[in-house]
Amino acid sequence: MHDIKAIRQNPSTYDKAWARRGLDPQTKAILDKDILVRQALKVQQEAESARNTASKQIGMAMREGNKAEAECLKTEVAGAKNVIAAMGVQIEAEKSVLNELLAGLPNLPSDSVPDGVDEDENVDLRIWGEPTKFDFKPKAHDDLGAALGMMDFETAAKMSGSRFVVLSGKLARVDRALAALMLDIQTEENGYTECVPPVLVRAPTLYGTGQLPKFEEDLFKTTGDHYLIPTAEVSLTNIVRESIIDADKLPIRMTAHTPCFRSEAGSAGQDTKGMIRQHQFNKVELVSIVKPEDSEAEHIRMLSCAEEILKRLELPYKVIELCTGDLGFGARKTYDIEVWLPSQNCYREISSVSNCGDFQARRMNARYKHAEKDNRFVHTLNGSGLAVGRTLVAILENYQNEDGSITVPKALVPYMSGVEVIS
RNA sequence: GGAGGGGUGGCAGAGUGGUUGAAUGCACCGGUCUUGAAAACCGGCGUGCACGGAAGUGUACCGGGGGUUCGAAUCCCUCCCCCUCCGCCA
Repeated sequence: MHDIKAIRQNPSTYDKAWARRGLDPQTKAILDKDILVRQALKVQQEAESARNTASKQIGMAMREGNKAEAECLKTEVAGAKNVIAAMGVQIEAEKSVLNELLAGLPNLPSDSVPDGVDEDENVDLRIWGEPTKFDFKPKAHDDLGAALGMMDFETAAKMSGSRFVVLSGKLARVDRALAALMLDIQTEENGYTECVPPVLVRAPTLYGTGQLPKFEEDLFKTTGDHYLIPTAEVSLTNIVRESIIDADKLPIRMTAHTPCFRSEAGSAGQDTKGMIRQHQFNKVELVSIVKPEDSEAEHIRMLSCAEEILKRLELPYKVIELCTGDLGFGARKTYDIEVWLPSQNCYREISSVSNCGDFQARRMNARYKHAEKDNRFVHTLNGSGLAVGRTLVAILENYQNEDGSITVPKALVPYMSGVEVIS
């Protein structure tokens, strides 16, 4: 939720920032509603004050046995109550419109984010390694996996439809090994605390991180009141919801390996082949809760934590900074890491690391004790460290041999019980 | 799934219709005393919102929402959560 007081004070800052994301001016509509709400609120509060005063007088009159005066006061109260109720209806209606406006508006991009309308204007920051060279024509991961007999989309489709896969044998093991490797690095070297959070959450939780109310169609919902998480960012970030954290507890760094579920509404026709875009995939997620002044440095740090995995696996990658037009709803600044995929002859997203500033913290009401009587909103950051499924894809493609076997990256061998080649 | 008991300020814990935003204790902050500290004593000590330059004033909040009433922490409905016992179960 955006800070309505800040918008009142500085509407042009907001409109300018939103304009960078391609939005029309919003603050006029917001402030018009805000004025109406406050005017009605004032009238209501005055009526409440009158009611409270009269009620107390009724109590006194009754005690003194002055029935006539009590009755007279009761009509006064009844009048006030009419005003209160009328204003209440009006306030509720206007507030819900106002909240809908505020809740539906994305975070403001950080000043440092490059302008741009879409992903074509994202900025390359650096390239690590070199695109893998082959002296044969490299195959796509799904062809490799199918040939190995360890990646079966048809069987998955029989039970679940499209965008699912059954991994088996050594490839299933790679999925587990990757998760273990990632978790070990993030917990033992980078200071993240391993968590096993719920993957089913309620609506207010998703509201907190910004998936709701605007992006419900991207989520799977149960027949009850739960949604499946699209990323562990949701569960991990909401760990601090509705709390006031002692300053000396910050930063809080958490990681979790969970399945993620995405309906992929609107992505029909994209990446229909292979494991790149599935309804279900595993991911090791990183979340940091920090003081506002620390979030920029934490963002850089988190990015390097994610990069570290690719370095260990010796997978070539590229780091890009998203332009304003490609920024996610809750992010004020985002770095993406893209891994080299030989079969597509390009880099594809494998991690996204975002600083959300206080955007999610406001929605979750997550604060920290800044000083006596001064609680401030924390900053939240999240990043993939990494998407396990896509890392498996990258390994298959970059480590393939001409005979269709896969060399296991050195760093992964210990996690594979010593297996060095998958064939 | 069945039966019962609870959710009150940072914590503990009173409070079952009327000046209660809420006793008391602990914690915390300021002060007195002390060489210093402790103890003792005195004072202070919730949050959101609105109005105001500020001091402050008003209002709402005792798990969430709704209702009864002139008036609700207190009565009613509903939802959520926690606990105990029974049943079932990875």
